[in-house]
Amino acid sequence: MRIGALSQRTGVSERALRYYEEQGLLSPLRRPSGYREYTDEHVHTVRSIRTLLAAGLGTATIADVLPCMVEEGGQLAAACPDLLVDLARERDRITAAMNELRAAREMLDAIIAAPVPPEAAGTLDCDEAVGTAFGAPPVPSP
Amino acid sequence: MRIGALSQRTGVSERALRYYEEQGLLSPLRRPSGYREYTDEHVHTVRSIRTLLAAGLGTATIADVLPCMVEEGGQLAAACPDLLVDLARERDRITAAMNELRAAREMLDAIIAAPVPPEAAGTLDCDEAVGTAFGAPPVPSP
DNA sequence: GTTGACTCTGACATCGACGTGAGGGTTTAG
DNA sequence: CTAAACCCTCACGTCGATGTCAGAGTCAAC
Repeated sequence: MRIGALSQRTGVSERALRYYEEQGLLSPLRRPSGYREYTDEHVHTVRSIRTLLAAGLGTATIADVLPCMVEEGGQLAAACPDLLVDLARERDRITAAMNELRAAREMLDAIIAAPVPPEAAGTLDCDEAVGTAFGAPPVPSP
Repeated sequence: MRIGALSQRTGVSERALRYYEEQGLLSPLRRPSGYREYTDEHVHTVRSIRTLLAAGLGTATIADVLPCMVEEGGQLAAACPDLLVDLARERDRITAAMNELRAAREMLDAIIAAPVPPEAAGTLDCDEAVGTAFGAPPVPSP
């Protein structure tokens, strides 16, 4: 199939698919005309790429791990010990990111739940004209 | 105090402090020379900004909510109902981001824990020469 | 063969919170 | 008074995964 069909089947833009190839993540055959020719296998590869991108891995890392991936019933599996180290590191990174988000959310929750001190209740600029409290509007009139 | 002192007291770079002002988050007085003059209050404001930034809010959102914030014993509180709506929306956004990360981490965990199919054990390019499995090197010789 | 849909390769634009450096005034300690 | 330290305003650079546009070639149906 050509790039448009792959784009439709994966929901990934053609631009992104070309970008993946540029980054060494995807290597379609080429017709004599230069058109990219993809196989059904590439559909799975693209899904793997999206999965890893969603996991927060960069294309460079994905380029490292992708050759070591093998599909098993829709499930990616790591075929190399070195890869496991990388994946574990990424996993830790994700965990750390989650902890940061959790802390941030708790902060927000605390703000939301905090009682408003009575002496400040009427002194604040709570109108819909937000942002004018500083004197200079962030968006000047066009 | 001047910007260097505020930077030291908050641990925020001078560049960032000027950026916050540019975004309407901070409005120090100006000396005749043009030097910014900050008060102790600004120290708290900067802390609030960092808190909200750490929570994943953008400067535009912070510019909206900051005029409605009040400090109470080191704890930020929302003084406007409208603000609560915004904060709740941000909270939901953070929760969604956490869920994405959780899903991504579970995928990584599954990959890590997945058994390596025997028939694929020796067929993959697990050497340090990564990226050559596709036939075309991502960086062509110049 | 012709039209219209599809594809190609560049290459510049985007977003966000700053980093960094140039070129030039200001403050302050000695 | 002078030198060092501090501060000012531009303004461009960063990172990463795309969006978008231009100009040109290709494929499929009629």
